[in-house]
Amino acid sequence: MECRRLTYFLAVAEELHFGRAATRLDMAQPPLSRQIASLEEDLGVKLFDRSRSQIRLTQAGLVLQDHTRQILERLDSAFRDTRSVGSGGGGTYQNRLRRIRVSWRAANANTILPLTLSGS
Amino acid sequence: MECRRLTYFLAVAEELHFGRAATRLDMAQPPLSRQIASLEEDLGVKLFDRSRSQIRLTQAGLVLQDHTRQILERLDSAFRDTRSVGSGGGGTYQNRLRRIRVSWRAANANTILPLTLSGS
DNA sequence: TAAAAATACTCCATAGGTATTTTAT
DNA sequence: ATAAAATACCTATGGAGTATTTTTA
Repeated sequence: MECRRLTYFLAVAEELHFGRAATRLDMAQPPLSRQIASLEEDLGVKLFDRSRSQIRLTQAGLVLQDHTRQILERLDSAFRDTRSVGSGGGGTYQNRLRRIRVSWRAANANTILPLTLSGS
Repeated sequence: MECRRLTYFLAVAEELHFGRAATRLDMAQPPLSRQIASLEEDLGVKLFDRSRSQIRLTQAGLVLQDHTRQILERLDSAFRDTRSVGSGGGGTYQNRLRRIRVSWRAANANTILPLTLSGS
């Protein structure tokens, strides 16, 4: 799996419009459509309902959107943390780890549970 | 960022040997070395200490390894969950969401905090 | 009929393989 | 001297662009 595809998927899921999503991603619409189709094929699942004029996320699409947001956030903090340790941002090793834990908590504050929509 | 690189990185971090990691990944050693070098370049940080006969993770490498494990696990459950919803695994929508939450909790049971090594 | 997504095709970037060199013990 | 990683070089897979067709409202 390539993370680029997740970025593409998230853009389409938010715009609900391939053309606008492509513009936002600074790419053309056809390759974006193909990547989403390829992702759907890999998963064996439709992520968007294209039968109407307005595109909609399927249930599977909603689940993936939820996971994807958190994965991409996590990826982002992974890089920030790795860079900040690597460039020896000052202080002791213990303090650097402490700062990293703090930033990790901040990045994941809203990551307690996905799919809070159900009331079971 | 490409997730493939994270898989590569994790294999090397676990084997601490480019040759064995490449075998495990079913690829040749040179492209693996290049991908790791390219990852280090992107991050602006050395992930491995190659100055000794036995390769070692740098501090930055340890941080990235920690994040990477969890990101890849998360990616895995994202796909499982998306597939299981998509293929309409039986039961009501609410019950399917409930099962997904349960599997999510299981996959993330050890994901409370990274870097628990420090005692601050 | 108009707006948007899908397809056809072409091209290029980059990932991967093989052969070889460098390095370190 | 040997084992392992790095480099050089080549090939090929697949990602992206343009032009066009299909679809649906």
